[in-house]
Amino acid sequence: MTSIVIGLSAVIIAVRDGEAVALTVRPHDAVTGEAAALAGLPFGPFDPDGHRTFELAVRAFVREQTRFELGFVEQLYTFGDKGRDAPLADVGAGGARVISVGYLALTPQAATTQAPDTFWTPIARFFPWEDWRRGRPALIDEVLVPPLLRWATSEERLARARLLFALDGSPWNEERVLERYELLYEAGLAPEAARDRERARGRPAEEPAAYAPAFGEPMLSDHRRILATGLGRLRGKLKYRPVAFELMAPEFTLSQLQRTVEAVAGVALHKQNFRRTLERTDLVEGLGRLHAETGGRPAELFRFRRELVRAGPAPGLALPRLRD
Amino acid sequence: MTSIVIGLSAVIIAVRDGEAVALTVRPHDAVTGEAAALAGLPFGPFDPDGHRTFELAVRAFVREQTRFELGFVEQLYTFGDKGRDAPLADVGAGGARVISVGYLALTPQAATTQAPDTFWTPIARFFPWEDWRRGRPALIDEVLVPPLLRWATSEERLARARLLFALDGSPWNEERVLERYELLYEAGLAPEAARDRERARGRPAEEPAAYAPAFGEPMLSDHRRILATGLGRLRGKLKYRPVAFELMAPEFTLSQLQRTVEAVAGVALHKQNFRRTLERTDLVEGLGRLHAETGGRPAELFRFRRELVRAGPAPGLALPRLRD
DNA sequence: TCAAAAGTGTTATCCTTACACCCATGT
DNA sequence: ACATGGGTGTAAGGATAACACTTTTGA
Repeated sequence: MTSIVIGLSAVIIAVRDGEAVALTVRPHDAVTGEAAALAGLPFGPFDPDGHRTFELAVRAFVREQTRFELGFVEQLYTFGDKGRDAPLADVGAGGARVISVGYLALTPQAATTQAPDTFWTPIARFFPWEDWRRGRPALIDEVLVPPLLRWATSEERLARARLLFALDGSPWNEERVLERYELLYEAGLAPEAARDRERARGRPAEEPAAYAPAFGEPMLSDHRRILATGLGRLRGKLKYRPVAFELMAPEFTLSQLQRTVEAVAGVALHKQNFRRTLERTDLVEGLGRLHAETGGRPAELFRFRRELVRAGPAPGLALPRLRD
Repeated sequence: MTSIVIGLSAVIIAVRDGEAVALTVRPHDAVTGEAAALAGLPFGPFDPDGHRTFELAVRAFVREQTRFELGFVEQLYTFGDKGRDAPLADVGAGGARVISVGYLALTPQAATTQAPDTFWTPIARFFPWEDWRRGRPALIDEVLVPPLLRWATSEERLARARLLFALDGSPWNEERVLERYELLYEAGLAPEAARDRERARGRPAEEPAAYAPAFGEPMLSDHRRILATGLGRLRGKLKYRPVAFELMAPEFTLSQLQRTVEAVAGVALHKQNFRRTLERTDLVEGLGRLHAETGGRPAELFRFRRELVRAGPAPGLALPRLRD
């Protein structure tokens, strides 16, 4: 009987220079010592003897691999599909069935004690169609849509594509990151799809070396899928829990907060309404001090009233969209 | 090295006679043939050779154990804490570390092809404090609060108890089912807590036989925790996805729908406002036919416009509360 | 005729949206 | 003085919450 190995993967998200970034690693082959062709997420096997809970195990291996301490951590999803468990499966687990338990972690950009071979990579590299801050990305219509329409031979496929990629005037829903990635995977447009098909036939496929950047940079194993799950979950959660503050330094201006939220959600927000709704929630508190730096008028510094989280179920931020 | 076994558990919820019920089983001991002292959820080991995905595995073992076909299914959470994996662990897995992947499934009461040893059990038996339809349950203040306050020796514990059990005028939040159960478990008031402590010391503890009904009927293994996760998730999801209709027959009256939602959410709703918000969403369509049966004036029959789900991200139902 | 359940109107209030405008600083 | 970013005011429209009331059936 095939044995089971549990792999823990962490989607660690921060915002740097107005871009959402994720911590990625390029693992070295245990035998040849060569760096992997593709990036992966920080990943570690779960040790049933050593680890009391998954969350502790995630914190431990992230600390080892990337040399910093996680703050906010939550479980994402457990992936068990046969045929999606790829190369890392082999490292130390000959022929075992690998189950990935994905975790989402957030960190303010301050925490930048990094280990070698770990990189903050802009998430837009993996999902270039997800950034609508400067309007609809041209690559959707220019590169993605033609092959998608060729693939969409049934009414049902066409409806899905229209809905997810906001074709024919249907609105963009920024939360459906995973569904969009899955659609591209099913349509064979994600480079990982071809690799997984080869492996399913028993051929030890190579990691895709060349790929069209518009379809996003592929990742090891099923990590791009886990990253998509994490980004989608975060975008949704922004709206009903005060998680955005986990990405901020202890003191920040409202514009910095807005820019952080915009980077994660991938949409531009309406400044005044963003601020007004913030006010009503009482989530932040002005410090009376100013922050000069950006050129214009200095902004007031604010802090997150973290005590609210303890005191009850704190709400999230409104995302009043600017334009379409 | 300890091997890993993945157990799949299903929280299968229906509404019957105005009560939310869950499908439970009383497994027989493989050796003695005796029925277990406590109820458990439908549970099956995941076979890494046979099953392509978790969801297919869940559907398969539920079909075998309970003889019916699931409709709506979604993954809940993966539990891996050491010390919470209890008796079923031993069945066919000597000393292995058991990881439970929990699934939520919904079914209209129609689907009642049952196998022997499976029972629809009112969820209120396991969580008697969760039903606020007829006002605040008396047992909260009479039975739960005194030992909770003795346990709440720190400011932080006291705040949690106040928040979760709506003490001192703080509002009841029906979604926090898991957190309430976890609080009772931590406070040692859930019978499972004592059992798990004994096992952690290496003593093969008996399942709790006698228990105070106000603390809820205990379940095998970590199943009550998984059930709490499922109920909480369902209560939340009701509000933003049209899942309530998965619990309804194809045709229903608005009062039946309201009573179903009330049974799951555990709160009484304001009739007129419930209907008005339903109207605005266009989730249901009147059939023009009437349904006589209940004594009073016959009600119009409605159907769920299932085509909306395909066409886009359909919303949930508003839960306009009646009284406090 | 009365109880029980279905169904209709109406208003005050709050929140969201979409405007337009003023303020403080560095160059 | 002007560009840049920070910050404020207000009015229209829609959604919610809280009222009270009418209608249709069975016993």
